[in-house]
Amino acid sequence: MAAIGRLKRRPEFLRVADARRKWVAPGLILQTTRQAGQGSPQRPAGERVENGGDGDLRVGFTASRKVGNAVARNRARRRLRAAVAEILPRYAKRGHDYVVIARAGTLTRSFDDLVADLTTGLRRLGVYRAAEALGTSPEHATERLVER
RNA sequence: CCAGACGGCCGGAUGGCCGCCUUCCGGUCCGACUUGAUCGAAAGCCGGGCCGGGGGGAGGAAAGUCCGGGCUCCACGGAAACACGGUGCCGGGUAACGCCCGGCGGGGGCGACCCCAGGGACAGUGCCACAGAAAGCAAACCGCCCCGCCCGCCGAUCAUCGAUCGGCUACCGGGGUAAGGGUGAAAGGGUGCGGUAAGAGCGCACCGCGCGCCCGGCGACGGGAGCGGCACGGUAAACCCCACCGGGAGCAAGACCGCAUAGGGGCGGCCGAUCCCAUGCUCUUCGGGGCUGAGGGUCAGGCGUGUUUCCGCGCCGCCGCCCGGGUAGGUCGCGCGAGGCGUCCGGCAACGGGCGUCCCAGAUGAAUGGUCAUCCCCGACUCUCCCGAUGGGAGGGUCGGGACAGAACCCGGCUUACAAGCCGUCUGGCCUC
RNA sequence: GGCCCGGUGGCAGAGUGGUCAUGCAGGGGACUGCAAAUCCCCGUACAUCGGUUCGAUUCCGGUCCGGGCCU
Repeated sequence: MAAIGRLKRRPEFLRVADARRKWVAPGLILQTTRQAGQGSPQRPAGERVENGGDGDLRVGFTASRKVGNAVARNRARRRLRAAVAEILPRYAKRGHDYVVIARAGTLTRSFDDLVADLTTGLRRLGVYRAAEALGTSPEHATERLVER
């Protein structure tokens, strides 16, 4: 997953939330916005700019105390991270930032439904991108992406 | 077999696919520096990316942050006194503890066993609401009893009213009492017998209490014989007294690097004494004098070091309020330690010692996992079979569930949460032999 | 992660070993032609579990919530 960057700082999360592009599913909430322009001054100093033509995609995760105690929050974040690792590199538009928020249903929903929530979220927000790789198996597609 | 007590262990297993963090090795690429030098090439070293391979990767509570330490910085010169906080039967263990072990005393249980902040109330002060006669010096009050006086009544004698004597008795006075007095958490030893005018440790027996003596024990304490006849209520998780312990803060400690802003601004208050003295004003008999006093020195002053005092130290125009600016960037601290396991020895035990062996998490929007399948356990429903049959057992199927909970500098404890299961020791009861 | 505070009616907010003030809100009544204002009356609470004490909101421990601070 070399292509996926990570949102870590609070201002980055607030910027995505201010864009107000949100999709609520039983298992998660998806927010997204276009990244600030390449090499723009808003980008924090020291943030390395990755090469890659039309930009990278970056993801952040949020699990608030409403989800549960520390064990429940960790588990919710891990499930979301696994679903994101399966979907976003192939189907999410680049040059965008994404924030995935855990809900109470994140823990009880089956993993297939969780993945389906994510893809419909991408479709609803208009950031779905058909996989250009022609590989038949997901592994092959991922490998090609990595090679690029 | 049933019921129970205590101590300990474990905290789902296996496999497939896809991942994360860290460390080591090899390869490859990139960058900085140094040597080298004709630009170069090359070598060394450092850092980073990718690929391949090997090793390691949450807990018994990682939790609450309630105690004790290590470690780091500040005060570290100290002292004394005063505070303040904590602990509190005895003896051990320990680096230390409010922890642990073994005892003692008290309480509970048929028992195994469990529970107890368990120093001091004759150093002092305070409090004990309501109720009650009285709540802390022990007396007053009601009541009981005796004596005196004597209103009155009754009886007897002398006998005309009346007098004398005896008995009972209201009021009053004097005295003896602490047995009794609807209370109350608590009432000045308790029960029984004797005793007395009524009573009372007034006397006796037992129990309790106190005092010193002897014996056992390191000690808390226990036992014995004796004496005193009882004087000494509770509360110290009320103040307090005694003994012992404690300097303050905490890894957001602290060190280095980088970035940014600034050596900030506004308002209010205080800006003292003295010495040196630039400058300016002024007087002048030209030697100098007076006033001013930027700046500097000393003292004072303020703040900090728990308070005060003494000296000492640091920061300084000071103090209060408000505004403004920057910041959760990186590296280190950061894991060989009061360490784990095994075994032997000492000890009732906690624990200590010797020997051998092992290296065993280091994340930082925070790794240690995600998913699928099979197995295991539990529950509900259902099918078949068996039996000593409104119940039980065996096998199969479907569905659901499998706890409490996530390291954040590290240890030793305590407390709290926790499904299911396993092991050992012991107690009581029932049945059979 | 560490340190430090606080839980009292629907809300705010005193109290402190002896049966918990006060204000606003709510309900009822009086006054009024009807209201407002005013007056009277009423209901409702010490976060929770233990311990000390005769007696606990208070004192002492343990939990559960809520809040603040760190350079």
